[in-house]
Amino acid sequence: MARTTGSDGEKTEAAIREAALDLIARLGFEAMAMRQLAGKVGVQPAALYRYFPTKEELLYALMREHMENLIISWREARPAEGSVEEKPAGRLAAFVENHIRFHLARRNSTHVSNLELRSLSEERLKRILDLRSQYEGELRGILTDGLRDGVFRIDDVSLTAMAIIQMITGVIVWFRPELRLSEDEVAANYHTMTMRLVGAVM
Amino acid sequence: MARTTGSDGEKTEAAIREAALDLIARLGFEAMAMRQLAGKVGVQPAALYRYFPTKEELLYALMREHMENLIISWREARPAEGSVEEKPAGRLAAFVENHIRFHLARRNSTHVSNLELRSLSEERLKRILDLRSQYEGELRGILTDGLRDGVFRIDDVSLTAMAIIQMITGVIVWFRPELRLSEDEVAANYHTMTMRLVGAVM
DNA sequence: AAATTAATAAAACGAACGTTCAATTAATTC
DNA sequence: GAATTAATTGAACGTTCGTTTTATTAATTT
Repeated sequence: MARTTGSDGEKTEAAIREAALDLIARLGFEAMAMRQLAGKVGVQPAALYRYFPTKEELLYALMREHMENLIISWREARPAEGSVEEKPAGRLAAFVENHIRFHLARRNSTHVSNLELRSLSEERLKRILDLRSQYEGELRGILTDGLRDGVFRIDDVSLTAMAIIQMITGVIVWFRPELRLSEDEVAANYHTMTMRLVGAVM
Repeated sequence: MARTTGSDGEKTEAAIREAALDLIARLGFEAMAMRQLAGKVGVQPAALYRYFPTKEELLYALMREHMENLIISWREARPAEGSVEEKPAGRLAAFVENHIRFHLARRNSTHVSNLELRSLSEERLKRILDLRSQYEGELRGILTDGLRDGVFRIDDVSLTAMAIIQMITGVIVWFRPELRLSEDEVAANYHTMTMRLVGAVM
């Protein structure tokens, strides 16, 4: 056999990406075999190589997509200039809420992007870290502005930004949809904690 | 050749543990080859199996040691009963400081224990998570007592405990000894942020 | 309907993997 | 100093890995 009836490159690539995210999130990148991935997609191993030249490029593609989507998500969620919410406290609230919701909606993707950086080559790692730094820069900007306006109490902007990112990303480590708290409640809780953490009066 | 001059089981095992922590922290557990580990220790691959029956048991031993040391560390750092520091705010301060210093002193071990849980079998994973939950229970106890005494403002004790743990463990992700902040400054900073996070007046 | 392109299958490559086994030597015990 | 135990080597086992090559068929274009 060769090309199968109804086969479509776009659909196959999307299926590979989704299956890979699930397998890597569950087993880890190194532990996932290309044969296993092919089996889950319903295709022969060789077919994967039409879409991704190597296993590492597949990982890189998944991570880049995740980071780019995160940046886009914040760009769209960010309060409009001149609005009341555009002041530091409002921007921080929007940042935390967007971050929590984005990550809860993409658990697999988040696990992959956070846990598998070691499997990237030096150059590819650098590109992903650049995107990450770009995103974190948005938070640092918010904190800096709040400090300037005197509405936040912060000892060290960079350290605080890292602490907040770690704290709010950590939600995917413990949160399970079937648990007692809803997504809304969790987001509200993290928002409150973040505001207290930066010394903002709510 | 066979037994080598000056060979000593205890020293060899310690060397294996240390080399494994370094390799797993850098490459990941699945990516580390037993041959590679043996090479770093200066021994043939077969010798490793005298000390650890399988690769997974080696990982489990490393993680258990890490968690047990963490619990012991807190037991010894914990303020004495009846002392001024034994009140919730003092215990929380001691908890954060001990946690930060413990993890900064054991970067490799921390990376392994946080990133490689997926490679454990179900039963072994459960045992490690039990130890982890025992440690986190200490923090939940502190938060609960502070809430009862009215010195903390906390919406959800469990969620707050997870958030604090994630935040303070995250220090090893970005902290580099050669950077501008000293270990003391970092510990003090995390202490301040934690106190604000739980609404304590300092 | 012929020609071309896209998508896949089938089979195989060499390399690397975790692990085992038997033999051998150093250190310790009697 | 003989017997026993501890520590390790060297070689090998079968399996699995990422990847490549070639052939084949479906879909599209001309």
